[in-house]
Amino acid sequence: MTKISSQLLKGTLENAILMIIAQGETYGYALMQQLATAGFGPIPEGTVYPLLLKLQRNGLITAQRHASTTGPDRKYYQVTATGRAQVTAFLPEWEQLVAAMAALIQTQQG
Amino acid sequence: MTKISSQLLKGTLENAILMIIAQGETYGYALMQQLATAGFGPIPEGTVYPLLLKLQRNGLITAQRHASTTGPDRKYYQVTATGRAQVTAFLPEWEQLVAAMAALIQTQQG
DNA sequence: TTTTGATACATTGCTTTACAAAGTAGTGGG
DNA sequence: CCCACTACTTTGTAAAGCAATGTATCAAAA
Repeated sequence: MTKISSQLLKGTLENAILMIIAQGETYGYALMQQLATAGFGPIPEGTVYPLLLKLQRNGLITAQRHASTTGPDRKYYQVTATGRAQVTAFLPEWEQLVAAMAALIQTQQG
Repeated sequence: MTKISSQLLKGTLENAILMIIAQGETYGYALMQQLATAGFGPIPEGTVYPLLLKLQRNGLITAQRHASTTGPDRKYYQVTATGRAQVTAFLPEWEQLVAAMAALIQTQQG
């Protein structure tokens, strides 16, 4: 589970987070662990929390604060229709990039 | 052959360019067309030329100017050992990201 | 009881990267 | 002679990941 370069994550991370929240509502701290488990490596607080705030401002996710019996309040997020639409628009772009890279990599080894 | 978001290209484009030059020496203007043909969409001059200068400064590629009978001089590039080493280091990182995304995408459709 | 560590979130500023815009210059066709 | 295509450079901008720092809650250890 190596760390992925921050440049590589640009653009991808935002959509990865939207997809994880779409699996079921979650909060920032848990999301960081879910990202690590999913294979994105350790994503620091300084990345995740500002990103979530931005997504909320832009209407891609909604949030509610709920108390926790085991610690500070948690801010739970859900994906909006706009958020789902963005992911839908993102996926073919991602597939195109992956396909282009796969073809290039093939020529390097052959 | 849609245009890929600039954010998605970050980190990837540099290594894609190194891999294309590794296929055979080329120059900036031709490289732009090779990128388009390879499926990366249209990459503008303002991206390609500064990137090539940076790669040269960092010792990942070398360059020589040669005259052209059909237009201005061309600057031909070749990948150095350092450049090849960077690509080698990049590839597993890229594969990890692709794998993590593939798994996420799978859960979205299932 | 004090302190440590894990949990949980926000804010500020830095660095890197793709890109737009503008400029320079060579060649050839209408 | 002008225009389009070729070919490269330079300057400045926007966006994204992240380090650093601060705040605050709760539980276990000292």
